Amino acid sequence: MKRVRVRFAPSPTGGLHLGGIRTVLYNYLFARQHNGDFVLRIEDTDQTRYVSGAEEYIFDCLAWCGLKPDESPLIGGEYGPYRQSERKEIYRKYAEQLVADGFAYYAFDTPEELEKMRHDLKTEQNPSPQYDHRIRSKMKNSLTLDEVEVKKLLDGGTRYVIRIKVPENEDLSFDDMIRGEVHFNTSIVDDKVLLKGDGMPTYHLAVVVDDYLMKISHAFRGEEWLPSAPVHVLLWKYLGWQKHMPQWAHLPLILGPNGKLSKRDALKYGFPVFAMNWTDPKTGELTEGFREKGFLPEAFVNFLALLGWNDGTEQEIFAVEELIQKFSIERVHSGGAKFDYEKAKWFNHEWIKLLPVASYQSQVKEIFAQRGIMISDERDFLKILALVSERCTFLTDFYDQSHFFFRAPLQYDLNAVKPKWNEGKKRFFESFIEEIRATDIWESAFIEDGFKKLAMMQDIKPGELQLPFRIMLVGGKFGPPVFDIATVLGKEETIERIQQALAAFA
RNA sequence: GGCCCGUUCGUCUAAGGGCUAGGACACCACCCUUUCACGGUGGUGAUACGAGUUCGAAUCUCGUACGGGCUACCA
Repeated sequence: MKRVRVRFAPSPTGGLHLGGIRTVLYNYLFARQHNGDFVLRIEDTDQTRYVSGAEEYIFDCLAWCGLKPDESPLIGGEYGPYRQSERKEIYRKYAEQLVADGFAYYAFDTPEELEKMRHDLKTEQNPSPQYDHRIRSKMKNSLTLDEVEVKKLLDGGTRYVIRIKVPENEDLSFDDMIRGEVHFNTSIVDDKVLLKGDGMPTYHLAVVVDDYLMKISHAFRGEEWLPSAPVHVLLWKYLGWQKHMPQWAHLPLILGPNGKLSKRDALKYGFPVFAMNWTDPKTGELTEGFREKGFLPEAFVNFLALLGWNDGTEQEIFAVEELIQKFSIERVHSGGAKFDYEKAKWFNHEWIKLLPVASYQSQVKEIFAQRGIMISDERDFLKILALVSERCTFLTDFYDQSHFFFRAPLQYDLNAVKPKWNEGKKRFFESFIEEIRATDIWESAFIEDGFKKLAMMQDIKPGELQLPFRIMLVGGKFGPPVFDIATVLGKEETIERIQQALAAFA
């Protein structure tokens, strides 16, 4: 039985961005494929906890994408609690164990002292000096201080952190499922803080302890974690759990137009980077999400999965079930992928055409409601949606493409009619009204046939009458085939609109 | 600066030593359609550079360049 762990942290400003969701998605696909469990842990550190609603927001996003964890992280379960803040004592225990075993040490340096060290040692060649094996002997910690003094400081309640004691020159390597063997030398790794002054663990300690205790077998995370992987390997070793170390895969980054995709890019270039709308509770700033923009979750998941992965064929449209079947972590690219909004739109368009309109009608109904159109007749509504679906890229486009079915045009694109408008055409439409009044049949092909015959009889090319007819019915040069529109509108409404337009064209 | 990761059309990518380097998005043209789309046909467009290995390199090796990431008591 494999257990796949997914880890994510709401950033202090919240939001769940593309890279994060793709990581969750790959975890999910892998877990499902291997009949494993899909677990979330929550990193509600001091940095992130203040954001009220962030947890719920994340679950909502994942639910929208169809990525539900097997064990509710909020309730707990066999391996719970899942919230980092509720596991504080567990981490402390292991941190102390590391100190006792000589793999970590207490450090009493104040932030000011650290800053001074970094400032004093800063040179052009080394702009960011690290707390490492060269420096630790010059700092205030349990390696430099004698036992009595250390005890005094600890008993006296002096704020301290626990740092890992990274060996001076050791070659480390691990096998990455995407990149193969990755090598490091410990001489460039600094003595990372494991337990902070407030008693909370850093990511490094938490992730190792949790993965072990939660029996995680596979861990996928973003490439930005690659440089700290040696610290984690070391911890697995020092805690004596090396045999249980999960298999890692470091996913390539999703890039924006310049560098790692950011919320800034969303603002600057006008595309979403979050799954759903996110309002920063501190600033009140709203960042639009893919859902609200009018994306279907099917399309969202599809293009996200394909950003850095493909199955080796030319297939691009995949349903989740198909992704589960065909996904393979080994085929994930090692290079970062630039997010292409145009392509994302294409996926959405494809999915809108592909899915039966009934599967998203309620969302579209809501969009109409937001704009003041209440849908009463569901049957007609479905028909209308089907009529326009192929020209919609976003769910919101359904409004633009079909609002005229529910509201007669208030104004007309006169520029498109006027120049070629004349008495003959006016007479045509007058007689057309008479003709359709007299008939009982109301069906697209029949209307078209009658329309064209009448035009021929009056010696006008039918083509020249179609555009005016369209503008009469919808107000402009848009919408599905004009006789289909008339069919859906119904006889009475069609006559009324022609009459109204005739008056406006005069 | 150091370390790590990467580099095939503008973008996402296929091709794992052997065809004219294939597909998709975007763009352009034509066809269909007197709206807009959909659909169809075609087109522009790439192996970063330099060495090496080899009968043969996008593919393997090395160097250079470029891009990205990390370098916090953030994740």
